[in-house]
Amino acid sequence: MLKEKASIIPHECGDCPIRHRAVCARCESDELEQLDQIKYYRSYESGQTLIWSGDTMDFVGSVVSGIATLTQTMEDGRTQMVGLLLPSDFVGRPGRASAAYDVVAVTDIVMCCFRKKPFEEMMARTPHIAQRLLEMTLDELDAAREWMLVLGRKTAREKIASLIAIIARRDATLSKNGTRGLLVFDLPLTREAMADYLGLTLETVSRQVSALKKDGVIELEGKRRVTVPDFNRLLEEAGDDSDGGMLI
Amino acid sequence: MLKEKASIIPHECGDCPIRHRAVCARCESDELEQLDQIKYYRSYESGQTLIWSGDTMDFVGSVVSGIATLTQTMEDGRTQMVGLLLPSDFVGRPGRASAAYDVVAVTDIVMCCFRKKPFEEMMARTPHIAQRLLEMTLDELDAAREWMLVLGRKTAREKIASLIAIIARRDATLSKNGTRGLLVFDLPLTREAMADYLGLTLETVSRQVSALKKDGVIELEGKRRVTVPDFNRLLEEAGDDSDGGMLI
DNA sequence: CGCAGAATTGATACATCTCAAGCTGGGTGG
DNA sequence: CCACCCAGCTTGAGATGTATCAATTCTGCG
Repeated sequence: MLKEKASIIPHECGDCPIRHRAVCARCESDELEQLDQIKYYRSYESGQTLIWSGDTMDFVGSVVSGIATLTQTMEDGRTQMVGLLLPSDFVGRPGRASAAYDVVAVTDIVMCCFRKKPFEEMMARTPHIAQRLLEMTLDELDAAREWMLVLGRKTAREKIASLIAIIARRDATLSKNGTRGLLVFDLPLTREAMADYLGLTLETVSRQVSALKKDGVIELEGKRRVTVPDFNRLLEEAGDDSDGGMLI
Repeated sequence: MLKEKASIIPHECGDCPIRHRAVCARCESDELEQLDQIKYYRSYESGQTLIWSGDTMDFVGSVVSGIATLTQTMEDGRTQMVGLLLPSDFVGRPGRASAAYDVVAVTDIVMCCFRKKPFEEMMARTPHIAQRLLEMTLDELDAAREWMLVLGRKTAREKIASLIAIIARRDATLSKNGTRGLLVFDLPLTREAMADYLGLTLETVSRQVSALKKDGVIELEGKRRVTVPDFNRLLEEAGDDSDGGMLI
């Protein structure tokens, strides 16, 4: 279970990989310096739970690298993923004392953390941070609403296609693999995590992935590496307006 | 279909019913005066679509009275409600040109509108507004995530119980009917709207409402008026931690 | 009164879940 | 180096919850 400890990678904010996408995106260099003084890095291993729902949160922060999930669990064990945290995404809610969700590392992760109190104080006097956080929160709200349509109204096949399309799109924007028409990427999630994302069982996920493969919508190399030969076809399968499918 | 035109009710902000819950909640009196100058009221009738998805939005605003829904629709007609707008809720996204969802009046509605451009300008120089909007957006994001658990993992019966619990709670906080232990309120939604909220068909909604009634979890007076004799029982049926059920 | 929209109820079909049995591939220890 | 092991995944067969299609029955209102 234990893996080699992920190395802690301290940065200057200046050459931080998420510098222009995270909460600090709009900060001027003097503001960045202030942030620099209250920040610290922390790394977690794949599988580790960073935060338990109900825990008191004494920090907030940004995902620098790696992937984590936000999940909610019912008493009887049913779980639903409610957020997928990629590099630059923000964790924690300013003004709230305790965590509302479990945060679990899906891969090894590096976080850029701020102690909550100083961060909140700085936010109060730094509109650039609050503005960016508002923008990010609005984006997340949009994503959550998109997701609600997926959960509430789509079939299992459409759900899988939707998820693959979302991941493909994010991958394209992150890695700038603009070789349109042939997308290749790794699924960062296990079948079980995909099931928790989509409100399905892992068996159904497996079956529908196989079906999409059989029908030529996707190609698989091993269990995780996916090729999408025709992105519009994938969007059709997802039940999405295929016009909205601009890659960038 | 046409009803008597709802009367337009202009207010001084001072005695506005949503004064301390809407985006303007934190504004000082001078800020309020500025808002006063760019605001205008608009009313809509029950059933009317205030905004079509894709429309260019030249205003944003707050619901003053009445109820509206935010819905997404797929090409084949499947629709999912993604937001329920009650008095004080904010409509529109600063910084975005076109609407992402349909907004439909469920009852007659009065909106307090601001032309988008002046509002954005004012927001940029009025932290009180941006702060409040961030807070409201974070609350909506939490609500959306709660809702995702409902959509993804709950049974039809649990979904109905969850929806009734949510409405009961909101009703309790709005009308301060603090007579704990006996909640009475009107369902503001048709069975079809409930179905769109919960990702069900209206037939299933009807069946489950009947079942909850038969089992004594709720009592009905006509189709709409609901009595909840035991709120904790309702929360159990919703699959919720019955501890979290504090009414306020 | 009688109509139209809303809601209920019934019978059946079907998608997804559930339970159960294998498969696969990468890592480990003998 | 091989055999084994185990988590992750696939596949199958049957159970079940919800959708679908189709009548009725309410209810408010002109």
